[in-house]
Amino acid sequence: MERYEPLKIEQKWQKIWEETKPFKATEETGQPKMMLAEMFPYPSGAGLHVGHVRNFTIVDVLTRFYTQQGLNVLRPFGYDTFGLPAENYAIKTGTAPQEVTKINITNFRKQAKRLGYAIDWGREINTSDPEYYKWTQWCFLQLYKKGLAYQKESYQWWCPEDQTVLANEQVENGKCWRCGHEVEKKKMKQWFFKITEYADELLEEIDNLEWPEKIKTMQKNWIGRSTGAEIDFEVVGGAPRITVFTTRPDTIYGATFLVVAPEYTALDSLLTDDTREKVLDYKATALKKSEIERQENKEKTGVFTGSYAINPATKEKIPIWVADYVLAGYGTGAIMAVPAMDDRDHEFAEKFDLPIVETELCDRDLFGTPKTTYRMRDWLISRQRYWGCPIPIAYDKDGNPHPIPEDQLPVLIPEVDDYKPDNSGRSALAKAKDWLKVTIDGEEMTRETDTLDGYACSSWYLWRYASPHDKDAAWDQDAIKYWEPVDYYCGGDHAVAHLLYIRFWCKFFADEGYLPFREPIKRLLYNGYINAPDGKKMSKSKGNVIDPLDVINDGYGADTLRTYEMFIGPYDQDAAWDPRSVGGVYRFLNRCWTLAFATEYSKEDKTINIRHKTIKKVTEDIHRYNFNTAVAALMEYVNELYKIGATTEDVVILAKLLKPFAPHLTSEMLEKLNTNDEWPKWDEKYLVSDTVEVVVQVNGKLRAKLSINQADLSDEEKITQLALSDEKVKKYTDSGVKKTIFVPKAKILNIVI
RNA sequence: GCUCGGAUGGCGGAACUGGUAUACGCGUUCGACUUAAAAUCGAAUGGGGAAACCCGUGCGGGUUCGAUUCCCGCUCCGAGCACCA
Repeated sequence: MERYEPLKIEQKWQKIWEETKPFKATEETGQPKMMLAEMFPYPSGAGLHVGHVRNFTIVDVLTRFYTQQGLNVLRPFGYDTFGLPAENYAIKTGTAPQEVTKINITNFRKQAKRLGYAIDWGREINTSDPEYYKWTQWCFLQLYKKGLAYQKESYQWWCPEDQTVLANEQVENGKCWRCGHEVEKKKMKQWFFKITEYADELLEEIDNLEWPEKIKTMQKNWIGRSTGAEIDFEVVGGAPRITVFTTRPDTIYGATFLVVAPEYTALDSLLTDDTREKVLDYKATALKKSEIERQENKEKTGVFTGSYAINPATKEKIPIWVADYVLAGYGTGAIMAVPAMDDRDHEFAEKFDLPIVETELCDRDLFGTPKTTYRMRDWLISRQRYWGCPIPIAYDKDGNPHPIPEDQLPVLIPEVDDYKPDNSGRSALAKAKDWLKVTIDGEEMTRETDTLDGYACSSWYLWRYASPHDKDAAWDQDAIKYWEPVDYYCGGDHAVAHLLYIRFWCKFFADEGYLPFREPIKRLLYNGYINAPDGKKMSKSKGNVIDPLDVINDGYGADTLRTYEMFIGPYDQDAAWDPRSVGGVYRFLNRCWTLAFATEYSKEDKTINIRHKTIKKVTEDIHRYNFNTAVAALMEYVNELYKIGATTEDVVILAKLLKPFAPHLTSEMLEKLNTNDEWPKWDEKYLVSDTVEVVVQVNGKLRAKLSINQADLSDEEKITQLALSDEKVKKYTDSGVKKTIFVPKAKILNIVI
């Protein structure tokens, strides 16, 4: 008798799939289409980790499920390769990031193939490939042409360690998301994408998406729309008037002072000779103050500017203060303080002994003009780093920006000897002296040395999948129309950043006529993390990392690894790795193997009911993404087949239903049984049995069980009589029966005494 | 502080619109096979009790014939946001 040898079987089928390319997708069939993708990985030197496996396997289960149901399925794959790890490695070792990336991709591809994924490998994409980033630059130029990519001098988060600017969402607890160094504010001229232009649509269309509520709420909060009014305050002495934003214009009678942010543009005009030094000193301190300090110490600080404004409602003279509890980037950077209504203003007034006046509310529209503001800021895309997509811009001798003509794309990343950024505020691209020079329309110009935030590269890759080798366009109109929007997108990160940016680009390119839809992702599955057996996050330093390739090579094989990660718990919850449960799943697959290859098939079909029940359960569970209970149902089925005896049909059905999870083993089974993998259907008539069990409760507590003919289930009187004459029930009904309630659907009879 | 999740045996987790709580897996115990072990197969397994029974889904109330599920009020844990006027 042969034993189940996963590694042997898996090698065999992976070779067959490599040669016959069964997962190659084309637009030419008449069946409905289905496109699925995971958030493409950053191919790190460490290779695949168990989190990737969970993410990719969810997509693979759905891919194979829908393929077996006859849909025309596309499941592509790609690599998000720009970024700091490859660049930092280059700085340390002198190895070009291009080289490291190539090695890492090769390793990633090899590992993904060992998991048996149903990927159309002909559609691989890589964001740092010039063939790809040529079109990232093209996308940039389209946004630039419409004024949605623009430059602005402003205070930005700066990481002194990585020597680069960071976007708001790349600052975590006041620290750089990559190196963990404390960030600071620095005034610089930077590139932005005007995502705020689409704030309303991004907000309003969230409700129509089949996305997890958690993500939808996070995006809504991130956009943070609030409605209020802008109110002008005249400044005594003729300085420019101050416009404030407030959500409570009706409280204006209680506004006893104004506060402007330290970065407020017209701050200088408010200062007097007496206050100038003190205020500028305060401003300098506030700007230096790290985000950490601000968070740990929310004690109000501030100084009087020396100027007064006139409250348009009370006509009173009120002082103008500067304080860092007012944020420059929100509203107008200035507020009217109503200490009687607002806790923060109250705290400030108490501390600095400013008047607190109780106020009657007035009409909201009396003194201001209605205004809507957003917490979301424009997307900062400049990075002073080498390993990114060069921004296709050049400057003339007066410093004015000009787009690089589209026929000169791609702007290739130049080769340099030293990848290290410096504190000049320019990337290592500035070291490529020859590359810097460019001629546009006969004029000598200097190239932009900033590169694009990696999120720009991932903001359109789902569309590249439709025509990955297109030389004439970023994406082919017909292919896009056929395959997209993406039906299922799966990942466990980037709830606001990437998933908001890709929606923004989609709306922009729809407006430009390049896309026939306004939302790129129909359904989003947001999977949980897999933690170490000790429940903690896996990390190299803690030494608790589980390597998926080790699990395979230890003899369990890819099918066990895949099936285990689907069985580990609900896909959207975090889970802890349990090495012993892996063994349990292996035993289950071993039993499947035994049923197919080492058991005499039963001639008598005693399992038809459970067979149909299992088909229904597994089908519905996969539709609901309840992968863990789908596997549990298959385990139950196998346990029953061991007890009762399996027919050939049972083993066929088992193999078909298990194939999305364990494709190698089941391909072997189906080959032996000489049958296809077409998804089976259940017949409702086999789901009902001749006799059913009716539960008898007394006051809601289970007291007896009756076996009733299916036909009698509608006869309430008969069932009630049977129940009341039951010995066990009689013990409780001596004192009389008040009423009985029979629920046929639940097959339950409750006797109330 | 605000928003959103979550709490079920020794452990991970089931229970679809209120209807037999603990499916499935792990662990544990016993048995079969074996010279022995592993592997495999079978049985038992929420707590208390000799039993009849009683108690059990974080805590306290409520609605209901019936609540893990719905409502009100808490506690604890996790995630995200965080001086957004």
